[in-house]
Amino acid sequence: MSREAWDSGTYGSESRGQLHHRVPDLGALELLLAVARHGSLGAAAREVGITQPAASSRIRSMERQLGVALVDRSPRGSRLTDAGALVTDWARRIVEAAEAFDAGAQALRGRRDSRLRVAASMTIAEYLLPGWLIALRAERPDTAVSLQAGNSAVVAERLLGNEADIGFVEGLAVPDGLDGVVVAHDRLAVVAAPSHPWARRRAPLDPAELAATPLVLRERGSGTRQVLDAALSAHGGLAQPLLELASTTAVKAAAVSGAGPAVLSELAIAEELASRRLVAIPVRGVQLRRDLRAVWPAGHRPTGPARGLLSLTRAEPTG
Amino acid sequence: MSREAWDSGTYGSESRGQLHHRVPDLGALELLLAVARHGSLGAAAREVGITQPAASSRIRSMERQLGVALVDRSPRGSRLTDAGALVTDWARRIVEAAEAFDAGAQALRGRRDSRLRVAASMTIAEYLLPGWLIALRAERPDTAVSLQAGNSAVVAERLLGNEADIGFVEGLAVPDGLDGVVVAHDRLAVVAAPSHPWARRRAPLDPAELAATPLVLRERGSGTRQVLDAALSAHGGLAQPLLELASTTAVKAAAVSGAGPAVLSELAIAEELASRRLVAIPVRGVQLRRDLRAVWPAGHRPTGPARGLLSLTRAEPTG
DNA sequence: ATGACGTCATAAGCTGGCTTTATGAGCCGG
DNA sequence: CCGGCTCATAAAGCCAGCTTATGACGTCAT
Repeated sequence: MSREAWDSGTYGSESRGQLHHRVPDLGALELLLAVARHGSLGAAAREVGITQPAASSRIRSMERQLGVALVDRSPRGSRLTDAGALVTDWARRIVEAAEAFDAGAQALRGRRDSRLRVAASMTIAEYLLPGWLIALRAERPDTAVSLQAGNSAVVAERLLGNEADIGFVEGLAVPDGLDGVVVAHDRLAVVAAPSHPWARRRAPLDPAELAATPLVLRERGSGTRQVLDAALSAHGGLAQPLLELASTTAVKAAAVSGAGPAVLSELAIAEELASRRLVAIPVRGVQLRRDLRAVWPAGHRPTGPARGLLSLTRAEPTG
Repeated sequence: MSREAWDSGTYGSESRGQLHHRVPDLGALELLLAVARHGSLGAAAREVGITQPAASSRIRSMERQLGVALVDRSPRGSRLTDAGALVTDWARRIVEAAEAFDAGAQALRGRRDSRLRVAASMTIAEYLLPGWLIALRAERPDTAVSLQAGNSAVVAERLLGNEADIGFVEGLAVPDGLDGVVVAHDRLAVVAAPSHPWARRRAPLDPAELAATPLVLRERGSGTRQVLDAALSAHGGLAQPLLELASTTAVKAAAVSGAGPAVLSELAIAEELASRRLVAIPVRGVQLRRDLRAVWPAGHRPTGPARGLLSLTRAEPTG
């Protein structure tokens, strides 16, 4: 087959939506990663449980779809091309996100009969728990996990009613009747699009200035909004919001598109900061840090799988 | 349909590999996001270009696959359940990774006839460019982009031979014959698994101690290895590596699994830090920061799409 | 009340992609 | 020069998901 047969195409036209028409499916991406690992189509095929011709055809159609040669085939095996190595790394990102999805979904599905029942706040369940569960699975592959997401009160209720083995909450204090240990910190970051004037500042932002500026925020009552309110109450209180949106992602999208500065959990914006779609604005003299704690019924230190999960989240799980 | 009909299953058994058997495909995830946005199966179906029954069936089989109810159907529309909201957020992560994949792949496919030709170093092409291209596409949807990845010399050669319109390099200086501007910083971070003793340190690491410790590293000759070598030469030079691995990802995996401390670009580990699969170890008194620069032929300030891309990466593109 | 419009669900039939099996061709080392 | 590996090609089957057509249910306005 000649490379010239591929349609080069431009990408301006019809580039919106329909992602799955232009991105290979997960099975194909896993296969590609397996090829990268093994240096052989056949071996990769064996790993993912299909036959060699199927793998050959699948890689080939992926190359046709992307318009790029991904592997150099030789009678002695297959190596990634330069472009293939790049594509493989992007593919790995997708697969990792899929692993996190899977870990979360598996936990969510668990029923009462599961062995480890976790109750966690939204932020933790959403951003941190999937990663922890991937690690836990590596360590104790036979642990069945179930997950219940809710606010601190819900978490406490579950734990005290023996409906959960361990909980994770975000907040200023440990709820009554529970013991806990800080496992991470959720710092709220002031962010703006790189084009925003604040992105050019050298000096840290003044709390009063932050308080006086209309921001893109979650609706009143959300966890991050509460923390922000509390932190800025001493500096005149929060100004009227520029936009009030219902989800973290909506806030993120508004900030990225330049609507205005926003305040978001660092956990939610690691990716955007790394790729400079958002810029963090330093703020001085205001405590935007929130403790994330593992919690359990007072006196009942976690044992078994719960302890395993706890030790993954913290080096010294001394409660 | 009764919820009880779903097989609850445990996830310890057969949890390895075969991700695509347990994670819905991209089309289904996009559909779910559309449902979340519109609050209606029919509207979501219209958005993704399928019929309403197809959407209904697809969501239903996704719920069966995950074992969790995702949407509350009512004659007045469909809202996400609590679990559905969580799943949707995890799904969004996958879709975002897929968008980055797509942006990169589209650029890679471009041929000589493309309108904006970018030459970039591996790290930048891999971690930053996809995000920038997503933003660029939002701003100038009809720009066709092509991407060539290579080291600084390759980038310079492309630019000077008028085979690229703009380049991105990482390194200490701007190559001869080029002008450039710093667009970001790539800080090398010392990282270890949370279980590693270093993760418990309060005091920053001493450069000499870092230099004396066997680390998990990329092979000699890689960009990050060079920077590390240079930075530590004043402190006795790098110790014999604990492991020398061929790819960033392999290094990451080794570090996460506790093989030992590693040194990696911050860009590569944002996710692992956020989920605490890795912990960054502060180091004092050593410069592990590397400038990432946009570059162009001396005197020929970028214009048109190249300038558009440049302004996305930096607030003040004054070269 | 009742008809119009919205929602989602069900059923039947088709289509196309991916799979498997079977085979062939190229390269290498004993 | 044969046996081992590699990947490619061809033919046939299966299954998932699509579409079209229809129905049931709830809300709202007349």
